[in-house]
Amino acid sequence: MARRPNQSRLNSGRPKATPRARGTIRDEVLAFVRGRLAAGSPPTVREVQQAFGFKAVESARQHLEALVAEGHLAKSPGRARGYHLPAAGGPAPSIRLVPQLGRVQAGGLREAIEDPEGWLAVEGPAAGDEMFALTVRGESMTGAGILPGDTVIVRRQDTARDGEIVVAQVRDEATVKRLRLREGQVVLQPENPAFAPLVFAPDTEIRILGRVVEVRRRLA
Amino acid sequence: MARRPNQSRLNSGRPKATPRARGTIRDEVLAFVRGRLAAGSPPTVREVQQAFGFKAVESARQHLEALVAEGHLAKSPGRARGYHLPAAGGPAPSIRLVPQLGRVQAGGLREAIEDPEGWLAVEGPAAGDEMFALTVRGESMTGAGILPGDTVIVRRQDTARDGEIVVAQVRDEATVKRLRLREGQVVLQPENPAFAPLVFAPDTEIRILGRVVEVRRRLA
DNA sequence: TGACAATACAGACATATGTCTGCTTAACTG
DNA sequence: CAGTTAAGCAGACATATGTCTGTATTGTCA
Repeated sequence: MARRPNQSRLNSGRPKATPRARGTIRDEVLAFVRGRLAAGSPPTVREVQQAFGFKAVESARQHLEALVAEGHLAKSPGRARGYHLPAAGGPAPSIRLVPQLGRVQAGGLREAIEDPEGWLAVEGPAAGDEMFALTVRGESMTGAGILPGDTVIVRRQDTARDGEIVVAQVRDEATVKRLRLREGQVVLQPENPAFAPLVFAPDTEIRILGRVVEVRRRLA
Repeated sequence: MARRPNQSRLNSGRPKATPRARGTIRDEVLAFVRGRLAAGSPPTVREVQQAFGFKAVESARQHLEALVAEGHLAKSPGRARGYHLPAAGGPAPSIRLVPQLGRVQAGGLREAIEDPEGWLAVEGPAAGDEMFALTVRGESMTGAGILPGDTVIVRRQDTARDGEIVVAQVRDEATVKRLRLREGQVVLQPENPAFAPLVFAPDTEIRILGRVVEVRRRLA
């Protein structure tokens, strides 16, 4: 893939003057490693060696170590495939794959999670958090910047605080609304003047499924 | 992280009846591996062992091999950290880490990408696509559901079509607007009646940096 | 109850992979 | 020209990591 066809440039003791010239082999090594990291499989030193036609493992390692020294890469010494992106700690903080659900039928959240339509990579959730993702239908939350077709990422929880945007189950359907707790009433407040709030008495046929922690929209 | 505190359940010859019971250790192993893969660092067998408190490497390996047999995972035999997601039709499509940029100064896109503030896991981009992410400032795009503080994920490109939402560089700052191409004019159209469109002659001091392909918002 | 399957464990082994030391060539410097 | 630095090479070594063999425990099922 990133193999260098022009092997002549790699002959022993090849010239190289200015320490910081642009567009050099080192930049290509960095690009190669980034690509492998993006693909989810960090390369080994020997894989870099082969990709660039080096005759010695050490040649590849020197470039990798130099990239670490320059701050373009980071590594976990001693670990196999230990080179990764520099950001704090690891490549990215706790990334998790959360299930993307289809339609949530009455009482069927558990079943829906068992049989997801796909998976989304999400950052941030704590270790024990139960997460899922839903596609928004309807325009009731456009005032909060949540449009039809948007994906909401939800942390599973049975309760929520006043003002938080939640996924609630009303009758047979899951709906996204802002939660309002007022004097013994539970209100699901749309963010669109064209829609009316839904008012419930506590412990009625309404159930909180979780709290929206992120909104995503693909612009195809 | 995913360590199981309840070690008693892991004693030798622990019970386990139905082959396909739900919510078992095996599912947790799968979730653990998925998370590690999403984070860009495939786990070793021994890391799985430690995360679950197994006393033997083989116990972890059996679960991993079983997951491969069930089609939930794939592996490259012999390779270090060789477990990965099944190729096509698998749970997660091509996930990619894209750099999250800070402020983009004049002409400094390349430099900004060199020195990112962090990395975001993004799904979908094609192999060759050059991607980056930016934080939106200002309320000029609220009508399109893009609020201040939102993160836009951008595919690097020099041109765009009429109607697409783009990141353009005007003077010293990068800005997110909808692109309008009208009879020899380039218009950057806000989606907020309180803001006025920016009109340029072609090939002036405006430069397209890329096209917005996704919008994300964290609700802390 | 006895065969069988599923799970766990212990320990060894083979390979993959990071790391080190020493040598060589070429370009730049003074 | 001698000294220095950058880059590459060769080979060995140490560790990380996948894999195999054999054993033990427990529940299921005929």
